[in-house]
Amino acid sequence: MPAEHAILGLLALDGDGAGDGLGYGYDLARHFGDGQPLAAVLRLEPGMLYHHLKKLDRVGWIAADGPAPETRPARQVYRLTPAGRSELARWLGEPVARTREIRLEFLVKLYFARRLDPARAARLLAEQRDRCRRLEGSLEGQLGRGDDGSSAGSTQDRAFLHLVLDLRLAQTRAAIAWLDRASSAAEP
Amino acid sequence: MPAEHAILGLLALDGDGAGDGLGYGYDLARHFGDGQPLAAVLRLEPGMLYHHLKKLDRVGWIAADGPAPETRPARQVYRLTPAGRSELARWLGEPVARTREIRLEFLVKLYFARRLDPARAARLLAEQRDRCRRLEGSLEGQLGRGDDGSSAGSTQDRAFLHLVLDLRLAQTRAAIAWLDRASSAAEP
DNA sequence: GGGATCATGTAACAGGTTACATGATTCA
DNA sequence: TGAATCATGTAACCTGTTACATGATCCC
Repeated sequence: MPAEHAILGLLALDGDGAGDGLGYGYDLARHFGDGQPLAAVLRLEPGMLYHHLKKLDRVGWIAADGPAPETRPARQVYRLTPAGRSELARWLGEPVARTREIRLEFLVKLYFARRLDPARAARLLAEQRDRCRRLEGSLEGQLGRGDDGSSAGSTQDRAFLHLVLDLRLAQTRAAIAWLDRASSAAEP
Repeated sequence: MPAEHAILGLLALDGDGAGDGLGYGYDLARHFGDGQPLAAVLRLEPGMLYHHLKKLDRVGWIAADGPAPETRPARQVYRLTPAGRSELARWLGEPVARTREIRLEFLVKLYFARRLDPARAARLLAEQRDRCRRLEGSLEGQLGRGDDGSSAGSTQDRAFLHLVLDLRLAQTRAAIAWLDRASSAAEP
């Protein structure tokens, strides 16, 4: 899920100002509110954030160091584990499968890829563009054949299916054009 | 939710071949599988379908007539109530608020509007287009101002927010062009 | 008799939303 | 002293997915 990977990303970036993969709930929550850039794409209420932290701890991608002493109110500091770091890298290297996931999950990937490693961001954009291109070709094929997934159907049915495919194609093409703009904005 | 309104729509259309607002689970389920046009947009497993029927019954938009006699295996026939019919009309007259809802909820509305009342479908398309136009204007304004929702942020932050707004604008414009094509395909 | 189809569900789980609960510390 | 902020959660509820349970009837 994008929310959990965003938490891994924030820890990798700079949990609390030291670049050491450390961070705690309240501090991470700040990135998901107000005028923060991530919040333009992904909202995360405190309740869900703490829920995700527990789950990430359970699967071993982050680890709790026990309640931090010397801090009042007591805060629970987490650190990114090697497993968490490699999971983040895997996720950042993988484009999203569906066009509708670009609006949320891909933008989150792009946000972290640009900050952690600009070369990786360029690769991610190129791979996402490839995938969208293939989807575009498949949709064009279906539209050309008047393909409804199986057989005929009424005229009205075929007109509706044409509208559905036409919309998907238009959204996919808009995404491809955007990916191109994003690539060329990053390079020069 | 789109799934529940789709059930109301199927009952209004022709629950089981009589145009009388009657229908039962197994029969409705057929519309959400295989090569059915609705299934290209909305999938509904039997479990969820029966769940929705119970809920629609609870809120009074459909009513169960008691297990139908004379049918074996026994089927539970539901009929659309006046409240359900007016809820369906309300929903069909209302465009969706966000661009991402066009892919699913708007397509479902369009499917039923075209079948129940082509004039209503034309009105729906026009109103959705209006709404998208306004969104487009607002996004253009934000992009022009370099608006990030509050104050400045780093250069990298502003570049990212620019990408986010650019993507939304592109998707909204693709939707507007599609709505135009859908309108002119319906008229002549 | 037995497999396909008709017909209605339940159970278990995964994930999200909203609102509230709890209590310490800081600072005007 | 009391409001804002720091800090961590719980509870209740809704949505959705997958898989399975149950049993009748039709037709070969």
